[in-house]
Amino acid sequence: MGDQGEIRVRFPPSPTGYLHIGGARTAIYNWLYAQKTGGKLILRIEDTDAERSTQESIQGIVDGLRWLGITWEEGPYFQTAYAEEHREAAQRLLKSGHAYKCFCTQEELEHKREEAKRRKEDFHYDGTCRNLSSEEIAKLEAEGRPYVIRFKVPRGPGGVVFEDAVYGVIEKKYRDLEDFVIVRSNGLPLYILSNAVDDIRDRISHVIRGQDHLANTPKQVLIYEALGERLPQFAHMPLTLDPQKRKISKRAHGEVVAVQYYRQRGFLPWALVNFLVLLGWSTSDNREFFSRSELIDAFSLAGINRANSVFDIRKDDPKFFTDPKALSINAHYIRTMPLEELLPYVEAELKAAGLWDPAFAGDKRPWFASTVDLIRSRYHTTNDFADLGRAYFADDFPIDEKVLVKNILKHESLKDWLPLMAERLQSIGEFTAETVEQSIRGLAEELDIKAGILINGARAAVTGQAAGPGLFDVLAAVGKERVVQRLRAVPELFA
RNA sequence: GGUCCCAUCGUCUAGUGGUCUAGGAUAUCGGCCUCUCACGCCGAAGACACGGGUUCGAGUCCCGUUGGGACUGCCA
Repeated sequence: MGDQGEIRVRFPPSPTGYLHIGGARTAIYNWLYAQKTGGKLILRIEDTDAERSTQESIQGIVDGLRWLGITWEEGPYFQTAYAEEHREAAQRLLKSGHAYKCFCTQEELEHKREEAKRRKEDFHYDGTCRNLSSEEIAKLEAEGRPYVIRFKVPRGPGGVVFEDAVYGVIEKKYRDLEDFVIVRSNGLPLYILSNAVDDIRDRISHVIRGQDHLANTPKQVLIYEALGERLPQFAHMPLTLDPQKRKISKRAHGEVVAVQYYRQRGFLPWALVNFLVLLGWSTSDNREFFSRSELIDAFSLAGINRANSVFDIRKDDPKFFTDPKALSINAHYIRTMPLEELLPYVEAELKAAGLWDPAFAGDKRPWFASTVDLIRSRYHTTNDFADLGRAYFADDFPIDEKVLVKNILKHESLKDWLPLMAERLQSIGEFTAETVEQSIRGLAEELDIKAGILINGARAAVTGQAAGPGLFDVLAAVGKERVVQRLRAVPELFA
């Protein structure tokens, strides 16, 4: 498509807030396509909305992309740097007769719009200024009347036709298109123009973007044609909706749609990418998990779906703070990824929670690794390591009230048995899951009680929780000293 | 309102006229495993929006209806 057949795609966010799920997904598709084809991804910041664009937002978007592992070959470029080029393109369109100056005021247009609405007709600019003579134009300009520049849409039968890689042939009749504004009365070009001009300058070969741009694409096709440029390949991707089928947005949904939120809540970046890519794209073998290279290998525009998909966020669901599938994919990676790769994430979590001991990266490294490995299969986010896993890394951990009652207080004798267990364990030479099990089962037999009572009581006392890995492994992981200490303190729980 | 797009289990999806009494994943429920929870394994329940065509045959093609979405701005 490009002049040299070079594949060039772009991700052009407008920096008016954080990077959200939808934007990230668009970036991912573009990135994958570039990776897949050996092409280049260009990051272009569309900051022409001076009112809303912020430096902070630009940084947030860049950080978000980096965190996700999305790399780009060029940019960030800034749209505002090319304003002159956009104006120049408009002048060319004016000279070539593809555009004209329109002196209608906003008030006049508003009035006509209202009137059309009242008559239940749809309003299209009526072309009042379309055929002004050069004398009339000169006169109005001499009067200092402000004007916008409108694109002169061909009249008569026929229409714009282009082929979208996802949606197929799209046709829009000329009569359904009005002479749209391309330059404001203050001289600033509009998105519809700037965006096309930038894509031309950046030699974009494939425009992969949200389906929300599909309806405006015919206008851009017209601009390309009027400028004498070759069309890029368009590929519109389905939108991501909320459970009420509303387009997700920063304003309406807040943090659950922010990439940053997933980072904070303990998502692995690749798990998020894996989840997001599946929203609107799939392989014919319906695979769910992809390594980076597998994904790049499997990705294709042909696999993009046409129907919008729902991001199943659940407001106020105590069990799932976001789409259950996203969580399950994250959990899958947490329990199956190479342990070495998971460790840095856990380290970051522990540091953030103030639980990190430098020795975990030194002397205690083997212990740290095996402990993480022991508990990871039941965690869904990396936050869980510092939260649910606190008892393994700290001595101050909460004991769940219900668990305390059910597994300890209910059996009054545990007030004596658990300290007794502490003494038995204290005397063990080599403190391993096997020796610990032997000791505890032996104790249960001596006391003539079910081992489960001792086991569940010990788990509650040592971890504060009713659920967890096999107790003997837990005790071995927590270590003799701390286990003995926690078991000895059990009587205090009865106070 | 107009234009465009879309329509398979709750959700993500496979499915390109016959092998679909519709497959997978997730979520839900049950079972196995077991000291608990998770993992894992086994099983259950759960969908082709509706109506017409075309065809020997339709989830798959066509039309309509319904429903949903996007666009429709001197925002991007």
